[in-house]
Amino acid sequence: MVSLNKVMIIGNVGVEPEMRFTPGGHPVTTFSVATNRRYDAGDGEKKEETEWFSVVAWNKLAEQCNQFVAKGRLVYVEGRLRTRSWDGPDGQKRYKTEVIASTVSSLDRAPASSGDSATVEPGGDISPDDLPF
Amino acid sequence: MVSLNKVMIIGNVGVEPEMRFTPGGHPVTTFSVATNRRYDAGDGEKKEETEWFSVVAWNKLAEQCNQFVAKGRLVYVEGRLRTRSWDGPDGQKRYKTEVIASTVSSLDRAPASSGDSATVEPGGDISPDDLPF
Amino acid sequence: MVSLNKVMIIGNVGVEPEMRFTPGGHPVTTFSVATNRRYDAGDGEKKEETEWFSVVAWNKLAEQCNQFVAKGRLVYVEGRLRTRSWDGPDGQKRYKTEVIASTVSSLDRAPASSGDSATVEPGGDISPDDLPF
Amino acid sequence: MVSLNKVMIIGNVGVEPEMRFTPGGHPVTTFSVATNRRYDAGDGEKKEETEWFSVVAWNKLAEQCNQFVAKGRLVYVEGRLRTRSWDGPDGQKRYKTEVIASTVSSLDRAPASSGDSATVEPGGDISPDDLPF
DNA sequence: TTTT
DNA sequence: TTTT
Repeated sequence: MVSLNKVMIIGNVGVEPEMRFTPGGHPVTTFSVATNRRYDAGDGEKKEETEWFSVVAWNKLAEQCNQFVAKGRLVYVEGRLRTRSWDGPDGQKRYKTEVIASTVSSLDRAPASSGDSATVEPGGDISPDDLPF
Repeated sequence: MVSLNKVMIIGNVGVEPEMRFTPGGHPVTTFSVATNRRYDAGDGEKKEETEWFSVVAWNKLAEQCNQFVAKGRLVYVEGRLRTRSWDGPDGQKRYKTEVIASTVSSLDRAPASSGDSATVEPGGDISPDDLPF
Repeated sequence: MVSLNKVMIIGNVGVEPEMRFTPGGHPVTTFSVATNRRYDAGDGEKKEETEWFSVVAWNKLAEQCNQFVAKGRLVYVEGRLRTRSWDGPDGQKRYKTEVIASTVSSLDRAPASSGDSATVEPGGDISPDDLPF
Repeated sequence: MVSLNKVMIIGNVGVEPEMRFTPGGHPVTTFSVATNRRYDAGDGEKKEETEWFSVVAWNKLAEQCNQFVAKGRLVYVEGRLRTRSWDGPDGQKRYKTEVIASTVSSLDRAPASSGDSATVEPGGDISPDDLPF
């Protein structure tokens, strides 16, 4: 028995990516990506809705994203969804859903650098014994 | 300029789907789907991790899902991600990320009913002026 | 029982799209899209391989593609695969595999026109009683 | 600049998979998968159309597919499309489009063996200097 | 809360 | 917080 957990987004990077390191020394790069959806609000009125994604890249992919991903760029991101939960100060559960990237590519025609696409190496999207933040 | 917001999951339905109606009378069906990921925790040890998705279907798709989706079934769900936010009792923002379904299909060989797959009609994944819960 | 037949490509349009009409009067737009793959040929040598796709859009989508798709543009195409076969002059079967588009979007930042993305209407990807060429 | 070439199918395996070896000793497993599409032929009449895919798995993935893929099983296949061409006996070009698999999973609840899903290792979907048939 |  |  098997399952599939796949997310694919194309959107604009909202912030400069940030690379940090876990206590165990694994690089983690995070950045946000905005997708926009236009829809017809019943009465023929056009509306636009922005959806923000938190993207997380680990290990080698983290280092590569830190090179070519930049605020304002159009990117393709493929990965899986992961929802983390923790207890808030009030004892209530909080949730954050993120995209754990396996592929990140620039879709801009003039890349900032030569490398404009990167794919995770096997196991590269996990940091098993070692949490980022 | 354009963007893509696509999620594809294959997993097991965790609860009986629940169909409700918005104040404006639109049907909304929600159910959860579990995907499982096996990975190698560095030391050759196999681990398994379950990821739960909240799936939301609107309008005609909601009615169809309410027929053939059932607890324990294996389903394919395609849709887009949407994160809702609201203010918690402590004034802090809370977030919930859901899959707004556009296609839901049963992957079990013996469907409970004749219809075992449904796709959204255009605009069928939104309820513009009318929030569910 | 259910199945999935999905293709997603991002690539450059190789020719100006061509819109024709079936005998029954349905518009059909066809164009080709190139994707490029870089890979490591064993010995550390980098190779590049181009894959060409034949994209077919029907009906309203055909008309929209005919507007904003243009040679050289970067596009996202989502659809299903269909392989047609016919008998060659020597009596041997010939095959052609095409992408029947359901969504086509421009990924260039400066669109030629205002509309730069289009999605099929339901049933819009078929012309049941009426073959194109 | 970057591109995407992705196919995702869910369907039934039409034949027992066949594993062969290239002259260079690389294992290659091929099998066919049928997807079914139901559509409304204008006049309310329901039609069904079967689409057959040729799936090719290389190297380690080939060996794994040879274990758990079997005729009649429901499988999920993810990969890229590749069209090969050659000259027919009449000097005319012939084409064959195949899915080069990167992931193959069984969707049947009772797998024939313990392993019921496999993903390509990096570079595992190519055999650069060495053609299969 | 599913499934193996 | 992006982009149009």
